[in-house]
Amino acid sequence: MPFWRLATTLTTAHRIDLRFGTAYIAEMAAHHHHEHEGASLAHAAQAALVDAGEQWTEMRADIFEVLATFDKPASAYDIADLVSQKRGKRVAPNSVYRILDLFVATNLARRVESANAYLANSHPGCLHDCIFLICDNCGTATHIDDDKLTNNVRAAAEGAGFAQVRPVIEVRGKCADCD
Amino acid sequence: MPFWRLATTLTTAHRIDLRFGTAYIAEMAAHHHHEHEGASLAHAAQAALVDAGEQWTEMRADIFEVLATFDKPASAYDIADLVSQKRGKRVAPNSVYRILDLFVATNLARRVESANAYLANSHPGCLHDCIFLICDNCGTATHIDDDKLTNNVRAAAEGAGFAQVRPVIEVRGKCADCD
DNA sequence: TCGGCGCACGTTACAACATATCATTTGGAA
DNA sequence: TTCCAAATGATATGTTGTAACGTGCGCCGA
Repeated sequence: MPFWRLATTLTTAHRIDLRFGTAYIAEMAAHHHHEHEGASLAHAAQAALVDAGEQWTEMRADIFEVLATFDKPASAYDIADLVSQKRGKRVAPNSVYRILDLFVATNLARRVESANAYLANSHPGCLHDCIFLICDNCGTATHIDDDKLTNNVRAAAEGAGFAQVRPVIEVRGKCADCD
Repeated sequence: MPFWRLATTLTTAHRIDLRFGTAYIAEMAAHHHHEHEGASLAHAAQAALVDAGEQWTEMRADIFEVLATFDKPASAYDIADLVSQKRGKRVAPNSVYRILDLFVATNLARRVESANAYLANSHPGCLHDCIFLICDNCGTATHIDDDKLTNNVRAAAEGAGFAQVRPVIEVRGKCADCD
């Protein structure tokens, strides 16, 4: 896989405009979050996906549900295994990747680049550049939304002539529990 | 490979303390850089590696030289291929990984997480949290040093109870040339 | 009603990235 | 010289990610 993989390439129906401008992001800085969990989260995810003009299928529901049970970034293969169990029938990683790509494009999930793995977005429908904190010891991931900070990163990149900017901000370290 | 891979595991001789505290990093904010290139860069790299108590071998020199020719993040396999050519003898990826890990630990190179690839550090010996900008179209990487920004990221992570923090700050987008 | 189309998903194969384990070489210190 | 540690080699295997093509199903217009 080439280094430019992140350029999202989906079929026509999946081609969703991810180019949130700084101004747009800034607008969202003040809103408050519903940090969903469990059934509430699944419901919010369904709503967001349907809003985006996509279908909420059994397979997608199962994959989202499994993904949402993790508090660590989950690899596509982890998910494939669990979904296979859940369904009593092998689900190939390939299928999982397809759906994860869709989830990332529609903001239902995030890819954690430093872990080659995925996390459910606990507030789908809200657009943020998240900052992820991943513990090197226990793997647990938490996230921070700090729009001031992330907008500074965007601004720095735009100042260097970059456009259609998507920040990847992750912090590796030891969490409070493992410290 | 598990998600906590980033926890550097090297043999005794390679075990180098990477836990730069915020205060230490802050101290460096004012210094000015020599942005090395070519032979000058290789020389600076050699000096930095020897400073760290490591040997500057033929193999390491070759790998560094090849890595430094790239203006895009280079995968270990890319490097293995070119070094193999250069030496007229196959060099296995695993040897390259070993040396890249050493380079990363000693600050001669950086891993670009969102590309699963590596870049030579153009100012070895200077400790920074770099911000990388990687073009989704042409793959070219540039870097920004903005200690104010990166220290804010560190501070945010430390505020969340994280210790031994290592920020991963990368920005994907379209560079000025490809825009 | 039937044919064609689009979308979701399945199946298989393979490419790319990374590590584990043990063997061999080399150079310096006892 | 003998021994040891560090560096590298060789081989195998594990993990992550794509490509290419096939199947099933619902919808819609002729």
